[in-house]
Amino acid sequence: MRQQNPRGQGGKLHQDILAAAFAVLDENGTVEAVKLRAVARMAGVTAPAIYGHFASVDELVAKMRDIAFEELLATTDAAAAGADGPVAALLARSSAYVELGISAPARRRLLFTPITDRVNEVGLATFDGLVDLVRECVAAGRSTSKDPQKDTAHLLAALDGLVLGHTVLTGFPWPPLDEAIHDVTMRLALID
Amino acid sequence: MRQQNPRGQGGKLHQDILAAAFAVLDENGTVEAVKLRAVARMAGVTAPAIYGHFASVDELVAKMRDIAFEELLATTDAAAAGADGPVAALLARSSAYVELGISAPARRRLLFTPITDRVNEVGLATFDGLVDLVRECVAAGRSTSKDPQKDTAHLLAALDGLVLGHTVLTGFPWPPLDEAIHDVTMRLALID
DNA sequence: TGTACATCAGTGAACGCGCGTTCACTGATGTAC
DNA sequence: TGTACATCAGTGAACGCGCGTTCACTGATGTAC
Repeated sequence: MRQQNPRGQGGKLHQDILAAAFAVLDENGTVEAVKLRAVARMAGVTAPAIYGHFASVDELVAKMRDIAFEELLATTDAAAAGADGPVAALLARSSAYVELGISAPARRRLLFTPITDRVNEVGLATFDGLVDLVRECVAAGRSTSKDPQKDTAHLLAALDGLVLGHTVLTGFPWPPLDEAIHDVTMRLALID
Repeated sequence: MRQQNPRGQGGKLHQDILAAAFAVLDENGTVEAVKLRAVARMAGVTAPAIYGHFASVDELVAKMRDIAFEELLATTDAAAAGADGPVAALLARSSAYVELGISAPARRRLLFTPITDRVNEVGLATFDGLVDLVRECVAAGRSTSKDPQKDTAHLLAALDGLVLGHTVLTGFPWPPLDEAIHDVTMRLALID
């Protein structure tokens, strides 16, 4: 089948397995489709070979989830980096969040797969970044929020709802996405 | 196993199968868990017996989905029935929608399971009811919405997001749900 | 009122399939002498 | 420089299981005469 990796390079297959698992996820759209044998097939490897790198499918999926969260944080950070002022940064972050979610629905669903009861720290970091931006908007006199933590939680939920709607109720007559992101962000963060 | 139904009463098992399917859904939490054999087991019946009533699991799930939508519409209608004025009615509807979603997460996920490409008519009816309420709020001078259709779509998405968050990110420090419903509804429907 | 028969609801055995997991193994690569 | 050996990465066969689906069947219920 596969050309076996040289000695120290077991890590090569480790990466290949993760890539194959994401490919399976993206192709099938559901976390449930990420089966050990399906991943092995995708990686061009025998099923038992997985065990050399992951103790179980759950461990593999948990790892995928961490990666997806880091990807999310990196993408939204990058989007907000060049923004001019906190309002623009908040809008850019919202926009990136929603668009990434819609463009990769399976990965987003992965983020919402409870693996353990602990809340993912990177996910919390994303949230904290948003809260800080809302606080900056308040400081700049652009938002009248009296409780940025609360209002940001509402915003985050609403953005998730937009992603969910556009992902799963594709037949619904949704208004243009950019208007939705703008309106929802401005209104829930109490800007202007 | 099961006492067989009298002649004209094949419909009895038909109902039992649906009830069993919902029981399986609620117990396991995912639509994927609704397997033909699991449903048969839950109904106290042999697997092939299902075929007398449903051509396939997909047909069974489609039927469950229709029922769940009707349940949703009935519940939100009932909640809004006694309300005093359009604003109160809108809030009651929002509240009922979110609370039903959170209390029965598996059924709500079922609503968002695309079976065919057609949009469920009962789902659309629920949406139209919300739009009408927002229009009434505008007529009553309580909402400044210039595009009730659009603003209601945002509201619906945001409410779904609240449900999703409370269902799936249970470890997250969500603000009190009643405040969330109130704030989101008032702000997205541009009331007051 | 009795009896033969058709219908109907559901059973039970069997099939092929993909799954997760185990186990002994193979064959290439590096290391010690 | 050559050779024996340990290690390592991955294979291939096998297992038991639950799945969807088929098929011939059983036994109770209603109907015709």
